[in-house]
Amino acid sequence: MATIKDVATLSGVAPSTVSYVLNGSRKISEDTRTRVLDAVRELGYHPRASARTLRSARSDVLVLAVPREAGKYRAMDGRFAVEISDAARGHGFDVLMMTDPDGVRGLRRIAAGGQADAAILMAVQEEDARLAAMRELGFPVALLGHGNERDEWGVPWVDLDWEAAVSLAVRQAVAAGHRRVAFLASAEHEIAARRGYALHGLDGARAAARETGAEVVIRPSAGDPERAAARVRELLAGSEPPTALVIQHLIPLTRVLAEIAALGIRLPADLAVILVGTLPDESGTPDLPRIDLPVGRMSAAVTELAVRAIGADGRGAGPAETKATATLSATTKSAATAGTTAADSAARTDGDGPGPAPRRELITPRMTPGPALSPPRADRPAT
Amino acid sequence: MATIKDVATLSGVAPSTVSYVLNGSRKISEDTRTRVLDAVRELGYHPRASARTLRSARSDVLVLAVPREAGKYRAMDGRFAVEISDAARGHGFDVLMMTDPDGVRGLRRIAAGGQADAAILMAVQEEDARLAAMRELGFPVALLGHGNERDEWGVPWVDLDWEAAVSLAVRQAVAAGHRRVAFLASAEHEIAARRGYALHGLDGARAAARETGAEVVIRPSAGDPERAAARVRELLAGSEPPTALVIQHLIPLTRVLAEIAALGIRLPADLAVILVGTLPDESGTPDLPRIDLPVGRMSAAVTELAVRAIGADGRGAGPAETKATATLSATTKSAATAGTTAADSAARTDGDGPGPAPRRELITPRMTPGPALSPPRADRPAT
DNA sequence: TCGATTCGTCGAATCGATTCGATGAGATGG
DNA sequence: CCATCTCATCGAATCGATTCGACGAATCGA
Repeated sequence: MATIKDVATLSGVAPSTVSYVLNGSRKISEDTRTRVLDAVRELGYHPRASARTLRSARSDVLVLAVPREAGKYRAMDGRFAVEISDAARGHGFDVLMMTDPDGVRGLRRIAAGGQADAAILMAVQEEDARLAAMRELGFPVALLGHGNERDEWGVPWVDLDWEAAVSLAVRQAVAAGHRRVAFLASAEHEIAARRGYALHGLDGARAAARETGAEVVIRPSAGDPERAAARVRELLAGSEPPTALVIQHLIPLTRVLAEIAALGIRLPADLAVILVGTLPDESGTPDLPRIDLPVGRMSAAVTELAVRAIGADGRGAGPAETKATATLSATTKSAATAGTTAADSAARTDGDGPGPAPRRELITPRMTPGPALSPPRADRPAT
Repeated sequence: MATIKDVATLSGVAPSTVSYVLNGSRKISEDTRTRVLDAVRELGYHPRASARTLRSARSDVLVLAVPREAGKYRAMDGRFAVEISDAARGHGFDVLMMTDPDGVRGLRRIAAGGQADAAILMAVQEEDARLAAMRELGFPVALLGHGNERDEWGVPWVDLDWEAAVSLAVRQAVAAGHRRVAFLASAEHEIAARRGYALHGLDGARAAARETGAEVVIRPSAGDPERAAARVRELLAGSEPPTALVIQHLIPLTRVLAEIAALGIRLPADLAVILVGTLPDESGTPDLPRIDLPVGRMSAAVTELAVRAIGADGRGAGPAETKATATLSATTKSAATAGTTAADSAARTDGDGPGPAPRRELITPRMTPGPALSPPRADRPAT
């Protein structure tokens, strides 16, 4: 209820002086500074966000567009939302959720109404109406995940390097002594839809096969758990079955593991299983060697890109250091900066203008700390 | 970029008239109304949220406090967040996420800064600092989940009736012909912490045993999946093992089902398994008879309580019909109203003032549509 | 035909911060 | 000792909507 005027009165200065003290935008004597701060504390003063925003045209809010197909909910989305909110706080931003099934209308309302300074778009489609709308408004954007090869108009994005992830999994298996490796890829419908992670996963498996010379059997998974289980049965059949199995399609994992057990195959003695990717919930999943989706690192990275995309004027790009340093926790910062690698800037510069090139970050996958990959059984040697 | 002034100029009226047209707060002739709306469309005008909020002291934003224990993430939290955001849109509100590990500081900042009109607090603890802070500021609040028996100062809350849920599961088993039922309750540490759902679940099992006369063996689960599996082994051991198993502690479900399979028990022929409660992700979980946590209904209910808690002056309670009717989708409304039952108003009215009593909603559990509960094997008759 | 309503619209004050140019007191220098 | 410069602070304009009292014109009843 207290306003800046009250603080000014109580500390015997002008309102503008209070503002300068609170924002550090002008030099203020140590004496008045303490007087003002005391008054602030005494009155329990909090600046009214709307007034600040109205005048300064900065809301210190990011809007997060959560994908929302009619009634469906993907557990990873919630995880990312929370993690991005955390990261945003590290930069002094709050996060507003946008879950309209449509997305475009709501996003446009928030953006045009100045309720946020930038948008983070999750799960961008190839022709994304949300992205188009934001560009039309000249609204700063960063994407989590990227469309196919397309460069999305030079918009900054972050994604896991799925090709490297699957390739790493296969190479690890080979390094552990396995010579016949099976790969349960993404589901057919995902591949048909040309989802980036699905295609890149396949590429990774092929590349690893080429590099290592190992025998890699690739098979797409299926949306239906039963059919996914059937695929695994096929993969593991034959006179010389593979001794390692890399799984990218984790949704029906429970069913798949049950199928493996039903086949009389025991883990890890008979078969080394390696998981690649999204495990929405940490609990309840079996403890297998795996390459997790680095949710924290990706969230930190995309948040930083979004913040950076907010120019001084709310458009172009520029370092957001001034405000970041004030509130940035060392943890977040180092995670965001050190954790992301291979920031290839400008593969194709369709960019408009000479400003700093938009960034794209392909995050390098790593083995998640956990059980080691077991070698193939001695009595059934490789080759 | 266009302001209300631009719209006024273009349509040849005063800015106030434009405001009246847009808000419907005064009668306006059909003629000017159309002229104004045309101008709005032509200019692509969107009111600036900060200006509106500054003047009207309403932000049309709810802040959602997501519980955030150091580094942990519970999948259900994200689900609720998304679902609450959906429900809020139905009332014309956006949702701001608050994920600070502390929570209190951030919540206080948002509330005092007028960045939101009400708060929804998830997973409230017995002595919740966040709740205390909000009350101190006189900030409207609604809770998702409630503390133990305490009435939380008459603050409105929503929760599933866990006692009824477990009781229903047991009674369903008995109705299907089972005479010996096992109940794998919440984990020991949850019971020790006196979590509401844990205690109420136990009560439900006991009550059902009393009412039906069936033999119900109750055992707490354990945090560690291995130890949880051991509990199940104990539960199903003995010369006359139970023929039905009700599980409330779902986190280690995968492990538990594997244990059952390892015991040579087959579902559902040898054992009827019924799940009670939280299944964060719809995919990948086995298709068993169950009573789901009604996330959608709970989210709708708590959102409505929060909205209702926003008085005309931002304090007391009062119907939010005026604005709700404008944007409310029929679906949401009916779900929120019809879906919630047993709104017992005022068990203990510690309330300050004579206004409408705060609401508490205990949601009645229902069997989730799915596979039917199978009867016990004929060759091993009950009793 | 005149006073009282009703109706539609206008003008101006207001919400609470930010920000820029101005100003007065001290310090500096010749 | 006066002109100049720096430093800390002040005053006022400003951001863009909402909202209330006022006011002219049309409508009504007698």
